[in-house]
Amino acid sequence: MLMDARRLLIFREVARAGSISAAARALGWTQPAVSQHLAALERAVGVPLLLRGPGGVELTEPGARLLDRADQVALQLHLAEEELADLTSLRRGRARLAAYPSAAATLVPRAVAGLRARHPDVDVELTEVEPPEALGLLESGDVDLALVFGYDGDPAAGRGLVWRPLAAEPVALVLPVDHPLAGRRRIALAQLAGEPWIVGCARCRAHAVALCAAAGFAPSVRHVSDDYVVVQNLVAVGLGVTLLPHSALDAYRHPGVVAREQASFGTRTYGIVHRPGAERVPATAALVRELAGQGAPPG
Amino acid sequence: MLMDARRLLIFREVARAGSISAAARALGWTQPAVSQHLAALERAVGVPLLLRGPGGVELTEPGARLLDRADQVALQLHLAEEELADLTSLRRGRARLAAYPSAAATLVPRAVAGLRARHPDVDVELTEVEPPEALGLLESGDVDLALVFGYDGDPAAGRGLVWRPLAAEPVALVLPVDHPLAGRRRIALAQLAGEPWIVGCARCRAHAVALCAAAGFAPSVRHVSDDYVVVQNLVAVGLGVTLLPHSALDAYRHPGVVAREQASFGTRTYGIVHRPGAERVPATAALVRELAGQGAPPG
DNA sequence: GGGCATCCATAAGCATTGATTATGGCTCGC
DNA sequence: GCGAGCCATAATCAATGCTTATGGATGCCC
Repeated sequence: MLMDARRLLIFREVARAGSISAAARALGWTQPAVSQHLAALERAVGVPLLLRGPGGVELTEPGARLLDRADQVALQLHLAEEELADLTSLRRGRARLAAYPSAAATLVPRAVAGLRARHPDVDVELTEVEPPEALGLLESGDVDLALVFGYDGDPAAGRGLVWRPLAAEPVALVLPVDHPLAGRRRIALAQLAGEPWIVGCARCRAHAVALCAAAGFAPSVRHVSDDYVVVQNLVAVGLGVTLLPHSALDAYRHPGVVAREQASFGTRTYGIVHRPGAERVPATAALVRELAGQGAPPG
Repeated sequence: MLMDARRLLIFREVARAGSISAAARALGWTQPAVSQHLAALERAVGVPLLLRGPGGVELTEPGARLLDRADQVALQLHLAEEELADLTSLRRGRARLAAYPSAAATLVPRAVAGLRARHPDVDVELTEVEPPEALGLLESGDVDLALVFGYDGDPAAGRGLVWRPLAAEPVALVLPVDHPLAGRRRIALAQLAGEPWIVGCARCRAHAVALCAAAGFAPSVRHVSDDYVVVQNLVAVGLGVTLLPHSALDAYRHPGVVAREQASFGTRTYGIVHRPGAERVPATAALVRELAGQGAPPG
């Protein structure tokens, strides 16, 4: 086992002070306390480290060597404290974020810009992935935060992760501008039972299918794409209809489509997932605050 | 005050083992012991250092930074132990010796050669000075050992130093070869009352004067020199008589002088003086053993 | 899907560590 | 020679720190 570092630092203090009594005063202790620590240290190393004389102590050769190491240890401890203080006060740091595409296009850039403005040396590393992969990255420790969405419930349930919902966004029905129903005030999904449907990721598809089932039909899924630009282009040229969340239409809006938001189309909830405890890491916490739209620390 | 280095090393062990339980096993402790230390460390630094999950722990960014420092601290402690082991086992080291001239010419070279043969990387630094200055160097911390002599009693008495006599050497009366008394079997000092006398250092002079006084006369001191070569040359050409210790005649013997050792001329004791505790410093102890003529460690 | 193994945290008990006060030896300076 | 510095040692007591005991949570396996 390694030498007792505490006693090593006490020894260093004695060497610096020039006497055991002076070191004790500097440490706010009594003289015997320091004396006993030194005796224990010398017993442990098996060699006299300092020669006691009236008027103080003087280092032996082994003592002088050990003092060099003690200085190094003290330096490292000091550096450790400084580094931690830097990280705590956000003078530096890093937060790794996985986000889904439409968020990466809208919410994330704003949050990152806000964080950079407040803390220029806190770096954000963004990975754009769909929610399931984001959770995988989180579990493997490759990212600190995952910005994900779910149509209902907790998208990270049962995975040992923490889910913090941020907001619910409406889901819109997307039709070509020249669609017969494009001008109607209210649209019933059942009216689109005969249309070809375009769906995105597995969860979006499940949501669409569930909505249609509730409306009494099974949609005919003709095209599949995660890309909200691709999907809107397909809709615009009349290849089908689709459902898209508000943020996807916020990030990009094809002029050839119309979007109708109705409560009956449901909502999509997005939020942050992280490993328990990660929210207390300063850089991570700061990014969470930015994403939640409250850049300044609460309180 | 600095961070608790002990807990830092426990944290390091946890990071290395991958889990608190594994670290506890490695340390021969129970899991709660390590858990509590980590909790205390995190409380002290104010930042989570690792995220607990089933299957073990994972470092946060602050934890990763702190681990680097912990490694440095452990390295320094390890190096400290190695260096001390080197010094203890005489794989390296240094002993600073102050010795008076005739010893420096005879006893010391043999001792240094012996030490070097046994421990090639233990360095001896020799300073040739007369005993009083040697004690001064000892007190000021400039040497570890002083090889000194005295005509009676402890030459370092009352100075807070340790006196270890090594041997008593006879004192010889030194006459020119052509002196009328040169052939006599026994010589009484009183017979030399009319001769010019040559004396050396203050203590040697005091010894000579005391001897002459005991013989009933006050010597006429004509020449003063510490240098036993100079003194013998003066005697050889008939400029006076003198008293010299055996070692001075052993180091150099002028053909033009005769030396008579008699109990009545007294003895000169030489030995080692050191600060209390210094005899336990390995390099110093080894040199003491060599000087005492017992190169191998006792026992 | 329920039981089991493993992870971690917390609480309470107790032994050791580590501080204290008290005392004594030693050297130096007045 | 006496007082004021050093330092070491012994004895006492409190706090630290390790223990056992327990509970919550996750993941694996049949």
